[in-house]
Amino acid sequence: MPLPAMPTPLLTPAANLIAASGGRVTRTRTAVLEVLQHSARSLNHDDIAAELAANGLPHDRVTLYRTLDWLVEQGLAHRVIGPDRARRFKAGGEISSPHAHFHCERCGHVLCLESIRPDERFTLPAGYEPERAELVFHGTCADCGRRRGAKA
Amino acid sequence: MPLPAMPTPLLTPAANLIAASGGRVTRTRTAVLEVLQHSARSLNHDDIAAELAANGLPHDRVTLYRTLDWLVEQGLAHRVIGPDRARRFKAGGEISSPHAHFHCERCGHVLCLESIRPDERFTLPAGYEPERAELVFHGTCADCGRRRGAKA
DNA sequence: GATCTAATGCTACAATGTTGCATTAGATCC
DNA sequence: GGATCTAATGCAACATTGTAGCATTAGATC
Ligand SMILES: [Mn+2]
Ligand SMILES: [Mn+2]
Ligand SMILES: [Zn+2]
Ligand SMILES: [Zn+2]
Repeated sequence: MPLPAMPTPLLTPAANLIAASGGRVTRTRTAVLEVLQHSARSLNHDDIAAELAANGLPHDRVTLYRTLDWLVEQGLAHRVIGPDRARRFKAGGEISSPHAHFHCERCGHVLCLESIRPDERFTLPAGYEPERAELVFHGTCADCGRRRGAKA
Repeated sequence: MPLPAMPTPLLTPAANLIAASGGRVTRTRTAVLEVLQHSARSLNHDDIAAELAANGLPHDRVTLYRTLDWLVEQGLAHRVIGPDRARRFKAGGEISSPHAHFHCERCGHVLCLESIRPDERFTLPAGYEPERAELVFHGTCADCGRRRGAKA
């Protein structure tokens, strides 16, 4: 029997965001944004490359850099520079919702603290015009603290 | 007539700090610490190398890295990672007086805001144990704002 | 001044990110 | 569906920032 005609295939949320921003909806962009969207913590370049390869979509290093930069430009992802001087990425723009980050010195993970907004809580010296503020806590995360027992 | 015997030569403040920390008082360490002490803003590796060369004391890149690391270890300098992923250094320890920094996006300078202390002003989610907090403002510094006229 | 070794200089290497250009594939038009 | 146009990708070479190993130099002590 003949297959019924498929309706116009629904785009994933990631693909829709990419299409809405005016760029081409490519496998790479969709896959990278989905990796970011499915992660609770921020991911560095290697994390993302490994995840793509695991999904059968290995990519050139440079393409990944350019794709991530593009996602940040479009406001579909944001970036934090970790203490290891490497960039970490997470889905979602930052300008719309600036927030602090927590770097765990045991497991190395960087988490977004959406509830903590660093802006407009400090008075700077006269003449200094801040446009944004970066706030990063360093210490032990909840997971690592629990794993160590009651006393961290 | 015979020259009067010179008293034991006075060490510079920088040399005294270095001697007090137990390490050898070398030309390199003294010169680097003095460069840092004489600067109001934090300096990156190239800034320091250029300053040393201008003073007739050119140095190997690696030695500079090691010297700066050593000064930080001894608590005689502190370090901030700039948005260009390069470290910037300033005289004085940070643990004793944690403070925020201001990065000017026009001139690229990074200044210490000794009066703004990022710690103990935020409540983190349960289980998260911060040991230190980094707070960096990004915007236009007073100098660059003035240079642009009343309206930045 | 002679001695001991921390500090330095040199070379090679690692990690992260960038540039230029040829090739591929996403979009558009038919 | 296929032809066309060019944004996106892949590839190679390079740039920047920082590290590791080891021979040489110079700060401290005698
Ligand atoms: Mn975040
Ligand atoms: Mn500072
Ligand atoms: Zn952790
Ligand atoms: Zn400025």
